[in-house]
Amino acid sequence: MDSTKKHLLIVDDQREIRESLKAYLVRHDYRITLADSTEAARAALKTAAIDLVILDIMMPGEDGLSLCRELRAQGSMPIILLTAMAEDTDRIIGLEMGSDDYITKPFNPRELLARIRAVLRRAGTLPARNEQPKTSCLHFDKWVLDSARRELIGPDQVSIALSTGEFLLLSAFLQRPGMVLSRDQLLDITRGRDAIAFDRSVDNQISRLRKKIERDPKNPELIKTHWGGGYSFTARVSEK
Amino acid sequence: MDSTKKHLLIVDDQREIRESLKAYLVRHDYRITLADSTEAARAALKTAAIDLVILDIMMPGEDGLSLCRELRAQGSMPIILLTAMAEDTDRIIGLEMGSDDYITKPFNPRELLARIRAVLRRAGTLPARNEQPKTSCLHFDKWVLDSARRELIGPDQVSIALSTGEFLLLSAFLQRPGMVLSRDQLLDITRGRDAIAFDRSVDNQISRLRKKIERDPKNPELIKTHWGGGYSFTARVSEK
DNA sequence: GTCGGTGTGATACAATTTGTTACATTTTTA
DNA sequence: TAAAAATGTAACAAATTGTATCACACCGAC
Repeated sequence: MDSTKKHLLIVDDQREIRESLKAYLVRHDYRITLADSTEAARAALKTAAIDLVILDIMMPGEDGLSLCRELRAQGSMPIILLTAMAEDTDRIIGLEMGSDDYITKPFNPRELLARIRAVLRRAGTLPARNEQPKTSCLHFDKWVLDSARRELIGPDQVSIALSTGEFLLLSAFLQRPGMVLSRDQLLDITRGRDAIAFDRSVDNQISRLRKKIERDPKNPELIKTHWGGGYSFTARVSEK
Repeated sequence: MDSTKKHLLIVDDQREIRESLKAYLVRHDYRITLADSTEAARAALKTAAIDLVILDIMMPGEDGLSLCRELRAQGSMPIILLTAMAEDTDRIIGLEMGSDDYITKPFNPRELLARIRAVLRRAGTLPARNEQPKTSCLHFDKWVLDSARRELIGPDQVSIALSTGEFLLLSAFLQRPGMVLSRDQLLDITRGRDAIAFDRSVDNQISRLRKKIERDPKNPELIKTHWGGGYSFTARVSEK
């Protein structure tokens, strides 16, 4: 799937809210994960790379605020957008500045969407946020693949534009250096589980990618063909 | 570290508030010093060059307001932003308040940030974008943009009226000639970090601006579109 | 109220990316 | 060596995605 999609975690104890929010935001092209409690949220945060948390402060059991504080305390990265009933707003009185914004319920979806965008944009342009995925930059040969910027920088410091598919394909290789990947596997990776396409489409993608990164596309050195098996990436890869 | 970072002093008796405020503002690239009382604040003001004081008016012991008055009386420079519970707000009003602005608790982090920026900017301490024009006239092609008068003069010496938004947009381009600016960046620049708007609005602004400055708006020569990336200004720009 | 400026949705359009076919080429196998 | 199987890639078609701009609604200033 498209890895540029922002991944939101919605934490709310009311099923209806979760579901309708999800439905709405999915239509607007976000990846959504749901959690009905702070514990579920914690679990989700561990297993997935969440970009933004939409967190209800009023929940039975453990309260949203404490999770918010906790995340901040441990210097976690995701952006936090609190939601609260207007009446409960005073509870933020200790002013929970751990969040990046808050919005009072009931809110209209459009405003929420706008807030999400604003807050993500702000974070995106902010150089200061000390996160940066450890795996943001992958080096091979004299190339650098900057996953964050979706950009490939060549030996001569020239940046090469990659299409989404090419980017995903190359990433797949770099994350599994030396491993032989079948066409089916590559299809899964680049086009998602239930992609409908024939093998030759992978061949083509490979061909296109080779044209961009191989010194001599006719005699590929980086992406090797395994006859009857698939392809593998041969250069040494290092994270940085 | 970065000496251009603004240095804020947070004065509040509640530890939680101090800490969460600090956490939040640090993330937004400010240097922070904390004080839990007016005495501590006075000490901090002596030893560090504080740009702005965020001062709680309601504190046990000596009150924030008196410190505020005192600072003003001695003609001290730091800008002061008062914080107060909504109920205590009357105390400020009517009072000859030496502060530059105030905000009532509980406040939205976004709003506080906006106030801080506004107040710093107003005080002229903000170095404004990439060095604001010492020279207020920017030339490109046969055009002149007079920043001081917010006026655009065309090749035929006719002056073209620009709306505020159009002016900011054009300025943004002229200050970064050749640079590709994404819609998000342009939103930041022309509408501020916290703008709530969608990409289409940038498109429209561009479209409107093109109609005013391009010879043939259908085949723009000055403002170039970078597919999937944003826009850039291509003409050579000179200050004069 | 009117007015200018701006944000939004719809629609039309343009560019890019990807899937497919077709055919050349390479590799394997008999 | 010839036939069969698998791969490479050009070229086109289809799908996807990004952009331009219109019309209209809204908002704040007057």
